[in-house]
Amino acid sequence: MSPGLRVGTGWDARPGVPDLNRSALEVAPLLLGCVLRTPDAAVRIVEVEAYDGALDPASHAFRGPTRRNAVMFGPPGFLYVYSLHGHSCLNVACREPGVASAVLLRAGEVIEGLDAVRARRPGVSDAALARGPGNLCRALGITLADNGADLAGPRARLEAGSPPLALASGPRVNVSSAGGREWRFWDADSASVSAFKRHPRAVD
DNA sequence: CAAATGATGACCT
DNA sequence: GGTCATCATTTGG
Repeated sequence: MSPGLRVGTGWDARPGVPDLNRSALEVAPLLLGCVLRTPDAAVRIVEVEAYDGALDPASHAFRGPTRRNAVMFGPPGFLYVYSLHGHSCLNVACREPGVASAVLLRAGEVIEGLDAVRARRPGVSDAALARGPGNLCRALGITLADNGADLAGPRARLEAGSPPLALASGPRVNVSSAGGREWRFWDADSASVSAFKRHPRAVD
């Protein structure tokens, strides 16, 4: 493969931002500390989970392409947004077209647009504004309409940030077919990591 | 068309 | 620790 020839990736890595044209397991820890920006807010990503497509029974792509998971089978650098129990959850699609692999963004710290986020999450403490995958989407105003959005586009942008000083990992949350995989990664120092098996305890 | 299924979150004891 | 409201999507009849 000649170095200059990278076809159909849809994603060009910039300094401090991971190259998404590889497996979710590699990308996931590198996304911690990166910034996800929407038109009126931005969060520093502090908790993620890797989902490894066809090889991972817990992945929505395990049973092949459907209308819902189509974005995961496309090029890297696009948002896969899906609906669960009445909430929206957000993934970053990884790997080359045809191979599904994605990183679920589970929590972030709001670093910009605090007023806009507070308006969407009334009565919630600042540390908890974007804690949990559903809450993260709500905080940023991301809905199913953003499924397929370009991570280098106007609706959402992935930018460099400050990596965690301490990185922790453990089993994924609410995944029955975990198979011993410890594919959840979080910033051990962040107060915005979701409650389940948080280390050792986050403070509001 | 009907039913089952969650990568959830809020609230309760 | 536990219950349950909620809804897009998938799957089966």
